[in-house]
Amino acid sequence: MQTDDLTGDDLVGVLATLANPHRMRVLAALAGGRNYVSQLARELGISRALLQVHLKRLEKAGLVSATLELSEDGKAMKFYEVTPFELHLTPQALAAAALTLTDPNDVEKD
Amino acid sequence: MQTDDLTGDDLVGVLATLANPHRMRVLAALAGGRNYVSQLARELGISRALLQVHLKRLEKAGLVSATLELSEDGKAMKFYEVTPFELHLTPQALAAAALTLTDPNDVEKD
DNA sequence: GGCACGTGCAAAAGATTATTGGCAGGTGCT
DNA sequence: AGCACCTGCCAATAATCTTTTGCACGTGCC
Repeated sequence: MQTDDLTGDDLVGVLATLANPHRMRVLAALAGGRNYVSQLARELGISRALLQVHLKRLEKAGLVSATLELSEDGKAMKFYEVTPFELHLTPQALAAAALTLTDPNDVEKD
Repeated sequence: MQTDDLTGDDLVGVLATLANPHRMRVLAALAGGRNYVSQLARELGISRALLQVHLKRLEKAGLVSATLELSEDGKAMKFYEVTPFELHLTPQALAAAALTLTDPNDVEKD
């Protein structure tokens, strides 16, 4: 994942996702290796519910990916890992991204 | 300005600032050259009040800087220009930044 | 059955952002 | 004086994000 293969809107989404202390810590933790939800929650010292919300946001932004696995003793465990990415942000890169932003005047609701 | 001379908290602030379509357009416009508030508002097609708020946020994040100047005919005009920056975001860079995040358990209110 | 693990989801409350509209001030020109 | 520019700020609303609490479901083991 790279700066210029994202649309302006997607880039905004990714940046918004990164701009949160919890999610930054989650990403940091996963950068050290894959992990499953409950364990990750314990390591970060936050509730599982809260972590889930953040993980979903990270996943939607494409920054992490999940795999549901069965442990040896038969428990369903969801492992997350970081998607490698490399965003290079400069005024020029942002100017280019801005060109592909959705015009607020023709946004359609579902 | 670079990724690793920011604290984790500052980085979160910068990312949050960038993660907005209006601000991205403002930055894009200023990347093409300095400009003053009213003119910029006209070019972007947004209200001056709204632009001001976004410019302040950009300035607080250190992404733009302002200069108050007097035009030839005596009018006070505030010119903004982009601060050159180059943020390189990777899982590793974020992991490093996460180490300097403020612990939510010892935040003090004013 | 009762625990100790794992998962998921959703409603509600709290906190923060985004946006508008109005009003203040200033200059110079006719 | 009245108009056309420039600036700044604030109060109120609307919209969005964050966090908690509680419930549901599953497994294996004593």
